[in-house]
Amino acid sequence: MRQSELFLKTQREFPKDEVAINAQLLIRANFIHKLMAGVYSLLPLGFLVREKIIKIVRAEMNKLGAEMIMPALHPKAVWEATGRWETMGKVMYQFKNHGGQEIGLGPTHEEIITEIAKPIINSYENLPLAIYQIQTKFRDEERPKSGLLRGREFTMKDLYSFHADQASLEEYYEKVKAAYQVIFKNCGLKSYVTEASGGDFSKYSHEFMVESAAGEDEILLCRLCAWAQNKEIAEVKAGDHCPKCQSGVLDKVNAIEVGNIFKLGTRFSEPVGLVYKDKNGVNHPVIMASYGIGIERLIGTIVETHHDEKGILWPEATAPAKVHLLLIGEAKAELKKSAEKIYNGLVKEEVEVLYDDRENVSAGEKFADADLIGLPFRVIVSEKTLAQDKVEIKKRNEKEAKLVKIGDLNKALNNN
RNA sequence: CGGGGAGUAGUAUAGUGGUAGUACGCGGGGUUCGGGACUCCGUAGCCCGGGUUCAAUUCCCGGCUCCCCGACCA
Repeated sequence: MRQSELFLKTQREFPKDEVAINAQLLIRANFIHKLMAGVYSLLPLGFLVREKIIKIVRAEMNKLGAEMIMPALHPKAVWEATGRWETMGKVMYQFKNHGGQEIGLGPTHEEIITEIAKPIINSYENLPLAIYQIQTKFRDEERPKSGLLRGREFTMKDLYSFHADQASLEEYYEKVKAAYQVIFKNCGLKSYVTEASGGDFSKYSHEFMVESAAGEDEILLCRLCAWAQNKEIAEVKAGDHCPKCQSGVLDKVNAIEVGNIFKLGTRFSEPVGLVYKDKNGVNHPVIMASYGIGIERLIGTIVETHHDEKGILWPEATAPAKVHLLLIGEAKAELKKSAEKIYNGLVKEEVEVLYDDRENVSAGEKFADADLIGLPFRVIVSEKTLAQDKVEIKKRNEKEAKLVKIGDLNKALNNN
């Protein structure tokens, strides 16, 4: 990637109105563009981060079910069956098309997937089954806020599972719980499985919480054994001993909910008529669960938890590229030529690299932008380094830079 | 949805009842070239509608938008 061709222009000033760190940094660094409250474009760098996160999510999800994609436009009738056309009316965008047909924009997909599953799931022999999608959701949030943390239009990974009995559900649910922990860890986040409101079907659902001052939720947390409970349902308070390990003392902390898993039971299968036949040919409603991860919220959470006063510090797995290659002194033709050669070498080695090839940009500005954008490695090519046939390499999260031979660059990048 | 704050150039800001100034950016010239360098020239703006007034970006009313707190968030 050449910076001069990336549709990229960083801003020197923080946006006036934004208070949330993730909004300030992502807008300044030009990862995102706000069109209206809670509605953002992902510019090339932001788009790449999204791709990285989706890749991490898919890697785990594909072990648990097949991927599909459902529409965002939903007819009223499907939602009326479960009563949610009415009850979700506040958060669901609802309108009439030119023919007068009532249509909603999907805030979630339980109704739709249940409808789809009807002709597919007929017998206990078909179960269990699971399917997921990564798709755009629309929610008419009354108060979108905190940059990417609460939007009106966002990408969600939603997984739905179908079971003949409770034991099967429990087993699968635990698998997903484990997979979610892997996903968040792979995104560079420390998440806590948190007990939360469970609805009619089970005592608890589980939220995956990342500690952050920017979080809207408050949780009671045991740092000793990682037990956590949402304050909304908490039967304990800060300072109490942990009900699980008994020895830890509970903290009350703010947290961002990056994922949620929920046992639905027959809440949707029953009204929609999704049933299976048991061995005796008797119909039973399918037992279901749903599991969600907000992709853009995850981007915002990473920025909230990985930044310093100069900019973002992307965890390598989620960074838009691994290396920021800076050419200092591009006016000199031989320097430019060497930098191009190093850039092409990295590309050839399939190292993800953002090459700051901009002309007439001062060294200081390139440094400032590199810190702001926050790729894991910064590599500098300049007269100074080339005099020794070397480049300078520095990690974003370290102070010290070191010089390495050009031929050893790739090795140095991998040894870190 | 209740409460608070704010809308002046691409961004950040100053200011005025007589149509607006600065910095960065952007275009051009020159000097620079390892932490947002210097310099000269240029470019670009008062959220929308109504009212008061000879005259409104400024005062009044209404609207829209954005941010924050709260409520809401299977």
